[in-house]
Amino acid sequence: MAKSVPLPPTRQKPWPDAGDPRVDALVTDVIGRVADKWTMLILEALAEHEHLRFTHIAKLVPGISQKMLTQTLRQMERDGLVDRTVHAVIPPRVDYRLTDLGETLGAAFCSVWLWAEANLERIETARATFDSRAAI
Amino acid sequence: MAKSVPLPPTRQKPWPDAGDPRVDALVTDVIGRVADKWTMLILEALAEHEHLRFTHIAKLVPGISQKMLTQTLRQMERDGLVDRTVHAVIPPRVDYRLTDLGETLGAAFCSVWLWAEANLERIETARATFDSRAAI
DNA sequence: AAATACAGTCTCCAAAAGGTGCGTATAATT
DNA sequence: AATTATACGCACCTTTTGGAGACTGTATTT
Repeated sequence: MAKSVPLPPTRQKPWPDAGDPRVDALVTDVIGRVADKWTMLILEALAEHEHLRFTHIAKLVPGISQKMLTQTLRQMERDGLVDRTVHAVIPPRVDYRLTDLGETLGAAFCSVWLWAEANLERIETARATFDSRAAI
Repeated sequence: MAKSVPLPPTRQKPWPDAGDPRVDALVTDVIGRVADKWTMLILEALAEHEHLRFTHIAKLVPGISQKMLTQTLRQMERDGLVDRTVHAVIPPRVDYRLTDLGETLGAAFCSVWLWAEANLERIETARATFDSRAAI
């Protein structure tokens, strides 16, 4: 199929400089850990609710298993995204909240979230077109 | 460590409305596919270079295997993020470029990329602190 | 005549992700 | 006295992901 819109031949890159390869590698690594389904969903839950306990997050993130919740929270804590506060009571009570760093990441991901929300239909349409074409 | 900046007690959620659960599910699904390491890296390569051939992308995305490159490009094509143009020549020549949709996603992810770049050190520090504390 | 380049596909195998269920400690509840 | 609630850790198992390498087809190059 011919391309419908002839894009201008020269285009400016909207990306930050891909200068230092070491920095690139580190950024890639960080992205790899942070651009994760569960991380994003937990991030959203915490961004919405300020502070939450373990089981409450589990309810807000449908489909997550205890294991994944614990694992992801630990990782986020290690990366300095969430703050974990253990109250020495029985039954145990642990509060989670975003750190400043976590909040800024939430803000950054917000644009992606909005993008997904705004372009849902376009994606669905594109998929349908692609699939029907592939089926021929 | 105590938090340095005391955040205001009431906080507005910076997130889009989590209204419709069906929309939420779809958004989550889209996010899950799009927030992928290889997708992000290929997206970056294409955002920087306008149009690229298969082997060229492979060189720009270090560590990617042929299989993953093919697979991810197909997926991105299916989702309407990239445009694949086959030139009927021998040896074969295939050009990839971002669609408008792909470009907007690139722009959205740009903030995450910048965040990662800007906060690399804070993350490393947080990890070091966490690990040293865990080792005790 | 053999090698090379391109853009893959296909098969086999290893590694990682992720789910399920069980165990733990203890105070309050029934 | 047994049950419940909480926040996990641990072991086992399945599913998914992803890498390595061989194979394809043809025109150009050596």
